[in-house]
Amino acid sequence: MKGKATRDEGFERKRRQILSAATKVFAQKGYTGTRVGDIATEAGIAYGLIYHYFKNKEDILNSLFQRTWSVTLKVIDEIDQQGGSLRDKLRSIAGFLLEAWNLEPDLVEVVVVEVIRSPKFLEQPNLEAFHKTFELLERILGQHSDEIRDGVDPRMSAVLFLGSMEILLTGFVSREFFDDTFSVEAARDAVVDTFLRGIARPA
Amino acid sequence: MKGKATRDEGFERKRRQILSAATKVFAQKGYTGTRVGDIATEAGIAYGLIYHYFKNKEDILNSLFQRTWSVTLKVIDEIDQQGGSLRDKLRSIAGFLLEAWNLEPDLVEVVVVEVIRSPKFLEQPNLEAFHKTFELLERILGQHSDEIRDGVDPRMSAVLFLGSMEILLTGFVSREFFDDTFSVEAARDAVVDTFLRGIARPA
DNA sequence: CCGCCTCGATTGACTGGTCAATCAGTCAGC
DNA sequence: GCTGACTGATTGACCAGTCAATCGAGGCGG
Repeated sequence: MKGKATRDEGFERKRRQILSAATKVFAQKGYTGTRVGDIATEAGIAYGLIYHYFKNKEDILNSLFQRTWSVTLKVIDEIDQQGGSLRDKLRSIAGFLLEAWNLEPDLVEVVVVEVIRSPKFLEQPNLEAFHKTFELLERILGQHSDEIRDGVDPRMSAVLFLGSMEILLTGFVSREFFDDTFSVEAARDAVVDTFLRGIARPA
Repeated sequence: MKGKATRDEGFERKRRQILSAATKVFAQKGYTGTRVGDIATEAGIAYGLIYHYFKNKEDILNSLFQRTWSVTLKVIDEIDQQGGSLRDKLRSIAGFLLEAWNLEPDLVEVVVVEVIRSPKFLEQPNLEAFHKTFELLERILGQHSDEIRDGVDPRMSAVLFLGSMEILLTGFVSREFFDDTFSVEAARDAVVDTFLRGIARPA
């Protein structure tokens, strides 16, 4: 019992170690540009051991994404549960996504650049994660229909909001869209304000 | 003189032929998934001849993108020159980008999925094309500052508008974001309306 | 307490398959 | 006979994934 649990813990710990090393190397060289050996070196383990913990190279990237995105979905759901106005919720969601860039730049870079903004993402099943996010957002918008103009399509709005977040994160990651004076907070306020006025029911 | 022109014309014609074949194959199998031989077969020419007309495989994709994007920039500039309200201009720009999907789905798919939404795009020099677009849009927004709320940052707005267009095109290309009832026209009106209300100066 | 056994963890050299790119040569028009 | 279009077999680099061998902790019987 105890031994089993400990063994599993060790297994999980090593997986995290590899994932962490992979995040760093992927961010540095890109997914295609990193060899499996690079990950092993960064993690301080032997080449072959990677295949003891992951099915293959792609499995590493997928695990990275799935773990990250499930947290994202959970946070968005919690923000929704917490209540408040639509503005509060959108501010929190945008704040969370953009703040992640401050806290874990490598992870955000890999998730955004190597997974979401990557041709193969448009194929199953990672796209499923995006769908879930659309639906979650759509649901939130639906709950606040009294704050939203008639005739605004919730699905379209969800897509536009997420698209805005994606392009902002892309801008931060590439460090090429905005000059240095642009803060995460300024970006968050700008998206939320622009988007919300865009769909808000006139007073 | 004449001979030279004819030779160049022939050269250019064959380049187009290869580009056209490449567009079709890239759209079908993705850039990574297509072998140079696939392009040659589709174009009905020998493998090696590809290298007579293009430096390498990547050069084909770049040429495809550069040609397409230079047209896009030109059209946006012309729309601006034509005058009208900010709404008119944004409607025309969004209409052009989305209409392209109706006219040339393969080309749009390749440009969006294989170039713009692709990790290597975030490196020079294709990103330069994006910058030019931001600046063009920023300039247009600047000219219509009387129609826009104070405190709205034109650069941020340009990025958000282009980001919205990108996610919409991605949605159409992947055929997964929206159900079939969503038309290009509906999408165009929704983006422009939402975005414009978002940044508009209150009446 | 000791030797031995088991089994998962660990190692890294090696292999197999994939293609992009080359190149030596042919062909056709001028 | 010169020039540039054209051919496609060959090559060379790259790298993911395999595998046979070793290690070491924990358990068990004597």
